Parts: sequence; structure tokens; C-alpha cells
Amino acid sequence: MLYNLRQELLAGIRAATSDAGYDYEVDQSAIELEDITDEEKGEFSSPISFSIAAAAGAPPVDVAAAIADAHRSNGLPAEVEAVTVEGGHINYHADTTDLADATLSTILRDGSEYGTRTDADPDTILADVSSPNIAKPLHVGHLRNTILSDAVMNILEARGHDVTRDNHLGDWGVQFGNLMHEYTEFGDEATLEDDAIEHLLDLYQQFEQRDSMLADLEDDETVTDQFADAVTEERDYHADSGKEWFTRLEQGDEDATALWERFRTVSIDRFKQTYDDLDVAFDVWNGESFYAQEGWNDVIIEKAIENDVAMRGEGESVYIPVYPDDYENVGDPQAADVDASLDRARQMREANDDLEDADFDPFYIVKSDGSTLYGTRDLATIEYRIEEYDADQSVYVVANEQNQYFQQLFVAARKMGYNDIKLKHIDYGLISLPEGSMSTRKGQIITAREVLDRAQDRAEEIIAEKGRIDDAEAQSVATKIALATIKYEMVAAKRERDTTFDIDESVALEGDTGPYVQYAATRGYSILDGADAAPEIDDLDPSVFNDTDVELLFELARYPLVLERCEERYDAAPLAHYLLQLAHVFNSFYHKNAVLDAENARTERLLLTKATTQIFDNGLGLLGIDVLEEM
RNA sequence: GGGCGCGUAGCUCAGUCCGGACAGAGCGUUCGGCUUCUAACCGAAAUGUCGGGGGUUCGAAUCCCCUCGUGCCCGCCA
Repeated sequence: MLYNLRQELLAGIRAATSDAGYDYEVDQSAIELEDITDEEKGEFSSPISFSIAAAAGAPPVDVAAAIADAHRSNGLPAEVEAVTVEGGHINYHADTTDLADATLSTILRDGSEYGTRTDADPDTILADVSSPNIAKPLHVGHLRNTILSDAVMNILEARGHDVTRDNHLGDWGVQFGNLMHEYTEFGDEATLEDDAIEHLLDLYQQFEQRDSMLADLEDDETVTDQFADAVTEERDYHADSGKEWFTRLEQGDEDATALWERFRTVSIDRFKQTYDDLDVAFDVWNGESFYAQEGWNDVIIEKAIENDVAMRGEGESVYIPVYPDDYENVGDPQAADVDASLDRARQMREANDDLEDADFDPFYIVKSDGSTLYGTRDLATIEYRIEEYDADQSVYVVANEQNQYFQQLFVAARKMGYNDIKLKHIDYGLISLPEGSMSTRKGQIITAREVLDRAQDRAEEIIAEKGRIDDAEAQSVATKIALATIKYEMVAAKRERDTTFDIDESVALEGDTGPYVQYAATRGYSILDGADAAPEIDDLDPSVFNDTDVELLFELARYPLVLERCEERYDAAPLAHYLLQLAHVFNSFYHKNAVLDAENARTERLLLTKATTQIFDNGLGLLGIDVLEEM
């Protein structure tokens, strides 16, 4: 209702401004939603009189009064009771009766659909989500990605779009060649059988640590030349063998493929356990290997050369030049403006002996040894998404350390001629630990498993302390609380922010947490349980509502606006904050007001309670958090 | 050196994109509230040079410039 009212008021202000004799372009920012507790400001307010007054040389109060008068005589929306002018602001006061009636009937009618919308022309959105690398365990960073992705995609679906979640596995690349080398050289069949992921991680870390140690030795000036040469030889032996394995894999070699498939299978089996525990799912698992094995990489390389947007470098290498002025608005199909011509790059290359000095970044799609790299696969993914899905948007939930890479990818994609698709990097901040940043290579990680287990243990402890839940149910309730804790924590900070993940703090169940919201919802259910019959909307008498009731009503009414904001930002944090706020208001509501024993507002407050639990259900549901009847 | 973020209460963070009326929460601190729909709760109090400086504006936490601090990226890895 507030959603429509806002649009109606905007049109009204536009007309009133013009009728009052002012020439001013009224846009969306002219109308603001105010805090319900501030009576003076009303529910919506507009400050446009200040800018008009500044230009017209008249006092803002007079301008505001003139616009308000005009609006009044044109006719205010039915839901608006009065328009007032305070210190130059035009304030619209909603009619509480209408607000109550419209909001409650809408929520109770729409039920689980409340807040969602159907888009007549929905976008087909293909999303890279979760995207762990195989042969490594899931860690806290994957937890943030997976949970944030799930919530954002749920919200985009609620906003009417058609979303396909692609768990874009990192299952291709030279790193797996390295791993095959390490396994054939040092691996152990029995250990692999026993705990595949752990063994593969050990081998991976062994390869990386040896390589970086040898690199340090090479640079060490105190060693003899002869020794340094030996070090280089040793380092190249391993690195070359790894590259060779990957090349064999790309060429479909039987042994390489068999080994790779084995690594991949054990990894996916393990990932699925964690995804099940998190209660998230994906529509497709088109890892990077898919695009390589299905020939999409070749399509890209041919197309790039055919369209004359790529040039050849050393050996077999091929790259797309990216100029510094290509980046602006590159994700937006309407506003992107790239220079696909190779002329500038050719001139720059001639003018500079060294490619490093040229004023463009080469976006490589083929390496000098003829193998592909992640950029090739990402372009292939875009091609595939357009061809197979007719995608309107290709979006990527990937940490912000890859910001620059995605900008380059998008430029390269535009140059390839993918001009009608929206490209969006949904970046999020890195998670660090209290003791410093994480690194899989150094072995400093907290696994997703550890986090889930600790949260579960903590939730079970607290349930035992409260002693309200039967032992039989305690564990499943604890699981839901533990998940609420983790999921809320992972989306509560706005995406862009780096966060420190303190496991002890995030399993605390007080204050600004998922369980706080769950608890409020549970209280709602508990109240509804105490009523003999479900309240009927036809029995609603909005005149009995007091300020506390109206405050809650207002929170309920603005839920759709919150989802709109989430869609705009591709973020779930505004929803998480909203639900927290709703929980606060609802907790105050039932503390201040008796519901079941209300003297003259029992039906009305039951309706409010029912509507509130509905929104907890819907909103927490979008965050992937279950509501509990008891806790 | 270049690029991209971030800097708001002791701590963790909303608000910034689209400038408006006294800058908001949670934790922690102090005080009060469970024979009354679950106290995983509620009420009250204290706490701020919105990193600093300049500019634009009737009006700046919000926009622009400079600066300091901090994180990440700058590989024919992903």
C-alpha cells in the first residue's frame, strides 16, 4: 500500500508543483518515507520547496504552502488524511484507518506471496554462486558466498525474475594439473580413500609451499649460482609437470581425465553434505570444466579472432586489449561504451618495445602454450548463457578481491559483441579471522564444517540451559537456531564491507542476531496458539488501534519497499535489518499491549500478530532461515 | 607506483548510491521490570570533532577536490 501511495503522491506533487506555478522537475527523490513515530512529519514528506524557493527567491514555507494548497484542491489520495507544512517541508499524513485496513487485508490475502511481485517482463538471470574450487574444503568465505547468494537470488525471484543458480565450480585450470603431478609423485591411494579432501588439500599445500620456498631461494643472493640453477631446475620440474598434466586434461587424455574425475567426484560429494546442511540448492552445476569440455572455449577463441577484437601475442597466446577508457558503465548494456578496434593497441604495441609499457591491459584468452584460462571460460559462460538461456542478466557473486578482473571481463565481453546482456559483479567483502586474513595455501582457514559444528553445539547448550524444549526435539531446533545465527551474520553487514569473523561472537544469541528475530516470530505463533479461532479481517475496527499498534502496522506496510531496495542493490542486508527492526517493534508491541486479554482490541491485535508472523515467515524465508513454533 | 573499497558511540555495524527537519541500532556500562500471551524479552539513562581539511549548496555523514589511516587487487593463477 505504501508502495502505491508513494507513486500516487509523487504524481500528485508533480501536478501540484506545476499548478502552483513552479517550473521544477520532480523526481523520485522528492518523496521520502518518514518514521511513523514522528507525528509532525507524517508518513511521507517532501523537501522540494527548498530548492524551488532558492531558485525563485521566495521563502520555502510559502512555496511549500502553495504546493500543499494546490495538491489539496487537486485532491489528495484517499489514504492521505491531511497535508501540512512544517518549516518548509510538505508532510503527508496517512489515514491510519485506511492504512490498517489496506495493509492487513493485503497481507492476510496474499499470505506467503505478500511482498513479492509479478513482473510482466521478468529478467532471465543467470548467476554464478558459491563456486568453490574442487579438491579444497569449503571455508568461511564460501559460507558467506553461498548464504548471501541464496538470499539475494531468493529476493530477485520474489521480485518476479527468473533466476538460474549456477554453482560455477572451480574445477578446471592449471592448479589441477599441479595437483595431479603432486598426487602421482607423492600421493597415496589409501590416504585418498580414507579422507580425500584432506589428502588433496595436503598435496595442494605441499605443491604451493615448495614452489614459494624455491622461489625465495632463487631470489636469495647469498646462494651460489650453481645452487640457484639447481633450485630453478627443481622448481621448473614440478611446475612444468603440472602444466603438462593440465594440457593433457584439456586434450582429453584418458589418464588425466580419470584422475580429474576422481578428484571432482569426491569433492562434490563432500560439498553436497555441507549444502544440504545449509539447506541451499542450485539449478545447475556447470563448473568451468563444462565450458571447456563442451567446446564453448573454442567458440570464444574463434569468435574473438574472427571479429577482430583479439590479437596474437607470444607463442600461441591470444588476448583482447582493454583500454583505460573502456571501463565506465561497462556492466550496463545501454551505457557501456567500449572501443573494440585493435588500432590503438597495435599502435601502442609498436610504440613500446615492452608490452608492459603499453597503455592497455591484455585480457588473455589463450596462453602461449595453447591452453585456456579462466577468462576464456568466463566469456564462454556468457556466450552459453545468451545462446542457451537468452539471458537478460549474467551476475557473479564473487569476493571483491576480483573486482578488477570482472571489470576487464565485462569490457572483453562487450568487445566480443555481447551488447544486450546486463553484467553485474555482486561483490562482497573478505572475511578475515581475528588472527588475520585467511589463506588456503598457508593452511590458515576455518572450514564451513567447523563453523556449523560450533554453532550447533552452542545452540544445544543454550537450549539445555533454558530447559523448555524436549530432548527429542532439541537437536533439530538447535540446528535451525544455529543456521539462523550463521545465516543472519553472513548477510547482516552490507555486501561491500570486509568483516572479521569471530566465531564466538557470532554464536552468541543475543541482540542483533538471527535467533532474536526467530524468537519474536515464535512469540507471535505462541500468541496465535492461545486464540481459539483465527481472526477475521472482516471484523477489523481500525479505530481501536493505539500508537504502538500503528507503529507495528507501519512496519508491516513497508516490507515491500525493503524488498525493492534489496533488488536495487543486489543485497540482502536491508532485509536483515528490516526484520530486526520488525522484531524490536513487535516485541515492544506485545509487551505494551495485551493481545489475548485485550479489552477492546483483541481481534485487531490478533490480526496484527498474524500479519507479523506472516512477514517473519516470508522475510526470514528469503534469508533461508526457518521460523520455529517453539524455542 | 597505479586501480578499487572502507573509515559514523569503547566494540560491531545501519544511514551515503538519489543532499533535507534534532545522526540511529546491537554489544558493553548504569538503573528498573518475570504469580500476568515463552525474560533468547521489555523500559529508562549515559556515550559522537560522522578520520582531517577545503569546496559546491538555502542546506553536506551523504556530492566534488585534497589529505591521513586501513584493506584488497595489479600473474599467459582462480
